[in-house]
Parts: sequence; C-alpha cells; structure tokens
Amino acid sequence: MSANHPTDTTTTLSQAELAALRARGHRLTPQRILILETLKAGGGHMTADQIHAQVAPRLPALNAATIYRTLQWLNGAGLVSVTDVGEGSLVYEYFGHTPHHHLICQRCHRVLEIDHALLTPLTHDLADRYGFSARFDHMAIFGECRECRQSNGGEEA
Amino acid sequence: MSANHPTDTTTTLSQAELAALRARGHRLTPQRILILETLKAGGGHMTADQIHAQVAPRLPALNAATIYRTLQWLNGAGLVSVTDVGEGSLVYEYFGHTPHHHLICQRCHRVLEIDHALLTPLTHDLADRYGFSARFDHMAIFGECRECRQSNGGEEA
DNA sequence: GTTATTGCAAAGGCTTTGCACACTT
DNA sequence: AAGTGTGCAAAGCCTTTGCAATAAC
Repeated sequence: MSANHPTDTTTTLSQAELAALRARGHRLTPQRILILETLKAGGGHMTADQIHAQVAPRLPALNAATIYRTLQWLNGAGLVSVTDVGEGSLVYEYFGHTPHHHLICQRCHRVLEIDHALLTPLTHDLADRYGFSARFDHMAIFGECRECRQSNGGEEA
Repeated sequence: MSANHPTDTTTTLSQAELAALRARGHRLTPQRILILETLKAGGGHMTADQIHAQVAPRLPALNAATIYRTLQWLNGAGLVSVTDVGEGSLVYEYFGHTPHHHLICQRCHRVLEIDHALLTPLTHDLADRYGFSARFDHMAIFGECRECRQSNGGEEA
C-alpha cells in the first residue's frame, strides 16, 4: 500500500529509531522492524489483528503472539501508544508526530483527532490541584459527533 | 456489611428508583434489586466479579450472566456508569450523586476522584470546535499520582 | 396467562504464557 | 557461544449468547 522502495522491503525506519531500539539492549529482528514499519505506515490506529493482516503478505509466518509481545515492547520503548477505544481490541499507534487525541463517536464509531493543546489546561489543573501527572497519550474521549447529533435519530449503538 | 434493616434485606432503594426501573416496562426481580443495592452500597467502582462476591451471601445462586445483563440494563437506564480503568475488567458505579471522574495511577493503581467541573472547559471546547458532545461519565484519566511521582523510583507496572 | 428474566453451560473474542527451536548479538 | 526472540499451541480472562425453566406482570 505504500512501498516506495521496490528493492528493499524493510527500511522505512530511521537509523535513530533502530538505534533507540537496540539501545535498550534488545534485539532487532525482522518481525519487530516490520511491525513498527507497519504501524508507522498505517498512520493511525491499528489493532493487533489489523497489523497481522497488513504484515501477512510480507511475512506470513509472523505469529499473533509475537505481535502482542512486540507491541508491548514498542510501547515500553515509547514508540507506540496503546488506547482502548471501547471496541473490544486495543488500538496501537505510532508515536512521533504531533501529540493528538481521539474523540470517539459512540453512535457511528467515527474517530476524530484533536489537538493536544486542548488538553493542556486540564493537564495543568490536574497537576496543580491533585499533583497528578496525566498521560494523555493514552486517551480517548467518548461521546457523539456532530453528524450524529444533527441526524439525532437512529440508535445504532 | 451494611444491613440496617435486620428484618428486610432488600429495601435500600427509594420508591422513586424502583418506579423508574419499572417505568421502562421491565420487571423488577430480587436479583436486579440486589445488584443495584450492592452497587449503591459499594459507593464506588465495582467489577462484575466484585459484585458477584458481594452478593453471594445473600443470593448464592445469582449467576454471572445475570449480573452482566443487569449491569447493562442499569447502565441503559442511566443508573450506573461503566468505565474502563485499564485493568482487564470494566468497572461499574452507581450514579446519582455529584458527577465525578477518575484519575488512575498506572503505577500504584490508586484511583482518585476529581470533580466534574474540571472537565467543563474541555467539554465546551469540544462542542464549540468540533461539534462533539462528550460523555464524560465514561471517563478515566491515566497517569501517575503525587505519591508515586515523589517516590519516583520503583517501576511496579 | 404472557412474556420477560433467570440459570446453566457453552462459546466467543482478545490476549497471554510455556516451551523448544532459531536467530541476533 | 550466550541468550533473547519466535512460532506453535494451549490456556486465560472477561463477557456474551442460546435455551428451557421460572418468575413477574
């Protein structure tokens, strides 16, 4: 879906990223590289299963267990976020661009991205008043989107 | 654990509440009443399993499936909220007091309650800028609590 | 008497885990 | 060579579902 390098299927990652991963003392395997690339190329939310499907053509043997293990590892390394959008599976997302969050419409299941800046005041309030350091990279806000509010009828959910 | 009525084990609910439930055209069973009472008495987050355990002495036959079904029904009736606090099971909470939300420490798993007012500005922003109507009754904010930040050492999670 | 609700048991979906083999370092 | 990571398969957990019997209306 986005192979700019016909001759090389596994080099979308920067040297810096590869180094960062290796730096943790862990090993760089084709599976891990491919999973991270896929997540990066996906450009948004992906479930473990979607990653599996996406990766299958290139590495059919790649096991689901490996995907989960790799995802945890990438999350620990700070390269990937994990969010529960309330649809059964967790969704993973490559990190590394502008931080942003998600508005999830519980009626149509659409996902809107919002800027991190909107949460800044809240972040400060929580820190000031409760001493709590919020990790909003983890966050999803549920509700109803404009379209569904306007066509306020059908209860799909 | 909180039986003020030695002669009657099933009457902590107000007439208004009972009426509200019946009003939906559904039936009032001892199971449902007990589950709602338990949730109310719990005064906070409870998982389906905790409810099950709590209810067992009074109604040992009460099945887990019934609990889940009842919980969904109560949620639909607006009496109970459902939140995913990221610990595997959903948590349910009796609604009916001041709306509030939860800060969840990912290190020590402590849960702090915060006032709804803190989210008001955000709610408005989302409505104004995105036309999104947020349902914050559903919300949990992850991060690290004051205590864990201060004793910044141990990586428990 | 009707019809919703329960209990039981089984299935379901997602994720994790144990183990031997393979591969990275 | 040493030790982490992989694949496979199985288990795990939480939750949902089908069905006949039961209880509420």
